[in-house]
Amino acid sequence: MSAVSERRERERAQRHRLIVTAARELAESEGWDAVTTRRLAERVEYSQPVLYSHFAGKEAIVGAVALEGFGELAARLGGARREAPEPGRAALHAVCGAYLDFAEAHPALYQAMFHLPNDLRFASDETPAPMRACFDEFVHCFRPDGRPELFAEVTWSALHGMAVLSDTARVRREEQAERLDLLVARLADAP
Amino acid sequence: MSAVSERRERERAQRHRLIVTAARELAESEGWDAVTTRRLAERVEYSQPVLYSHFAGKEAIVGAVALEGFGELAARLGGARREAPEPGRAALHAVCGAYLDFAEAHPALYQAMFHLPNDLRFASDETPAPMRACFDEFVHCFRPDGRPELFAEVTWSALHGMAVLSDTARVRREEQAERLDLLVARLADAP
DNA sequence: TGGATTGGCTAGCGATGCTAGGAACGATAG
DNA sequence: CTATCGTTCCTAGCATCGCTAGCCAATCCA
Repeated sequence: MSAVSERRERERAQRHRLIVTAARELAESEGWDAVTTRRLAERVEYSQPVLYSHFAGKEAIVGAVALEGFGELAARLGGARREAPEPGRAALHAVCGAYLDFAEAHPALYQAMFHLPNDLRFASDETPAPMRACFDEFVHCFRPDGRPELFAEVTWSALHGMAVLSDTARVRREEQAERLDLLVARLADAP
Repeated sequence: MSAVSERRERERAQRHRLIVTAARELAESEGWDAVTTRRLAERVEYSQPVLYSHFAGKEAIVGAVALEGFGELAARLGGARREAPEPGRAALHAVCGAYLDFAEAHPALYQAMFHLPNDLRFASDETPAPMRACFDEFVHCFRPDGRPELFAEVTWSALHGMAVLSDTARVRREEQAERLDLLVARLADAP
């Protein structure tokens, strides 16, 4: 491969990143409704069709943002668990708290990950690594005897429900900490 | 008011119902993406603008379907709880099972209630009665000492998370019963 | 029977996601 | 240095979306 085409590929990768970050910023500042292909193209200072030379469609762009979100979430959860590395109540509380904080701090990102139609596939062999990493953080909060995966699924479900019901004002946000404490108290391995 | 205008008002109310049920049927058979104002108008054999003489917009139509869903869900949860009228584990298991069954049996309806943009407002004074009724069914599964509302919120959150993660294939559906058992075992008042 | 009112329709607006087709650019061979 | 060839990217447009303006006809009251 020539140096020229290497440079071009590098530039292409840069533009790929530019599109993803522009979509994310636009969604975070004005909501996903504002992320139209036209506005996104204007933002990256290219015409509309170049988006389609990088992504199969809008769903793929949302998927790329969502994948970025899963990476950051995995990092946050991992950081929280390193504060309490042993399975048990403290670990679970730290990880669950980090999860809810993330969802509340990055609502647009969270929507891309769970609400919006995107092209990510779950619970299959080709599940992207960052998503598995998120799940594994929950798994490691429970002792390997017992059934850590089952507990992790229930934990994740409950947190997701709390996050989305809180985001859409179906439950009061002020009491989120109490709900978190209750959930952890009931699900965590002792101690 | 004359008999003539009474008849017209009756016919209007009929057409109102017709629109809501047509929207629901279309969503259940082909998904909400297929529910466009044009297809809906064609289905009820009127032109597009008549929809807007009944509803403020598409969100209001979705909201009407969602409200219908909350009514049916409240009935299902109430029926389940009447099988085990005392607060406790049996009541909670029955109600939670009915909730998950409902979400799995009526995915389009469930989407209208929780996923899609609609014009229903929650956690406020004007929360529609069927929605309060759903919540109250969870509350009554817990003893009035303790904190039944808090437990109800966590329960509902967990169920919602399980329903949506299962619907979008983020967790395996086959293990839903195990998750349900675990959730109930951990949250229910003894016995 | 004539004039006002109401109700529904046709037609169209702006915006959406996405695509075809050609223009202009840059790399390479003579 | 020039001519050719690919590639890249833009202009323009399609079908469809939610929604609305404005007219036409049927209906109601005098």
